[in-house]
Amino acid sequence: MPAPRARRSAGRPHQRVLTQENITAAALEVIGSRGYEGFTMSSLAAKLQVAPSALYNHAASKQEVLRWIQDDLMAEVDVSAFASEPWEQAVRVWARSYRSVFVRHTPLIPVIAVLQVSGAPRTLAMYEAVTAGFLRAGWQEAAIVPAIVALESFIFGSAFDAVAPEDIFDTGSLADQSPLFTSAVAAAHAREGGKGAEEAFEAGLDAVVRGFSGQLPVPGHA
Amino acid sequence: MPAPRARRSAGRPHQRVLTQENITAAALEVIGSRGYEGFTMSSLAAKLQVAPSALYNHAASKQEVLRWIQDDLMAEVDVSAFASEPWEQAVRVWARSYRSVFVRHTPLIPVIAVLQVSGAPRTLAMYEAVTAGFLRAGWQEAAIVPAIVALESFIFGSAFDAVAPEDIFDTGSLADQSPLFTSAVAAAHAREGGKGAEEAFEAGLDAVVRGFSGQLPVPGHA
DNA sequence: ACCTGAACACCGTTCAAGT
DNA sequence: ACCTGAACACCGTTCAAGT
Repeated sequence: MPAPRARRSAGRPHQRVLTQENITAAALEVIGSRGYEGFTMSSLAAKLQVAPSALYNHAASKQEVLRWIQDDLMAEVDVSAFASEPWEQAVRVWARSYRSVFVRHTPLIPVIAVLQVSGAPRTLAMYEAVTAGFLRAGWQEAAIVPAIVALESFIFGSAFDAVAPEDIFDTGSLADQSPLFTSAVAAAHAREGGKGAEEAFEAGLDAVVRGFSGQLPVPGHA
Repeated sequence: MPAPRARRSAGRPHQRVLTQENITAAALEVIGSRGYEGFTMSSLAAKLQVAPSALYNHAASKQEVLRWIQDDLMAEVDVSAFASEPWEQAVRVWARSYRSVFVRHTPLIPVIAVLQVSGAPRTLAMYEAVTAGFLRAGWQEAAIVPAIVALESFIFGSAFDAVAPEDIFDTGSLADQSPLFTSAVAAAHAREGGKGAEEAFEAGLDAVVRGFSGQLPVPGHA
């Protein structure tokens, strides 16, 4: 005679496995070990020890899972400097952190571009902290959102650039058709020694930040 | 009694159909009418009136076809201003043109990031013209490539942003958790009236260009 | 309420067989 | 040399059937 089933018995609630948090965490594990090419609904289900079709009781689509990941990652972006540092310094800290998070997740960038902020609380929290920092620095309200969007565009573009092969600008057999560019590539390479993406990001960041700074009230003169 | 086959007869050479140019042109037609979601090796083959497997005698993969398209589009980018206008003006013309071409082709952006310039003659020609303009403006050689890469990053990021829905920043039910950002979004929207991406691009372009300009020799003082 | 297993409608790509 | 047709090894997603 079998014992009465223990499942759902002892008064403690049934342990839900396929929550948004668990799915997101499992997805990040799969991506971490197998990359985005290896991240399929099948591999995600396997990690959770469940049939692929079971996922669709909790997520509407793979796109939705990607949105969960995206919002999760936003919490890793460092916005702390906006509460304490001067604006120029704070934007640099934020931009470097933002880029470094998404360099490892470039396939998400097309997802971000479509991400509705109303369903992404951590993304929204980041924007709130950044906006607070801009206001504190004396930015006029209507100029803040365009500036944030412009900075984000630069950050996402730079994240893509960071995953490009180093030798992308080798002109090869076409060198004689592009003497100026070929020489410029050699000069840049001689100076930076293989960290081209980093150098380009810092140069661009410097330019945007100083460009924006130029139209701000001088601190202490408000 | 059948007539002798006319095929390959009359002394004129056999008309090749599946050339790189023809495939690229057909691909652009398919993308133009059905978008990138509708662009498959199957739909491309149908446009060329050929079996899908026939394509693999001329292109190694779908990725290669995408690279052909990418290089083809680069020829549309307007670099003419670098030959005549002052640097600031020329970069703006180039950047706007570059962005407007790839706004309609954002799925190519991840392809570009990996595109070897040695196999992309039109891309290389663009870089050559841009480099010439930078040199003419007095840029030091080693700073040119990082600056171009930074500008490109901003342009690609902005192209992504341009295809995002307008209401992406509606905070919805989370508005009370993000009062500063919600208010900033409203202020921006009141000023620009729905052309947010354009405004952000112009603001960012202005900042980078002025930021870079600040470290250039004054024209006429060389 | 939520899981399984089978099925569906696709993909890109390969390859033997033809001409 | 280059095309066809069939096949392969996948995808994401749906859905009837179970518990």
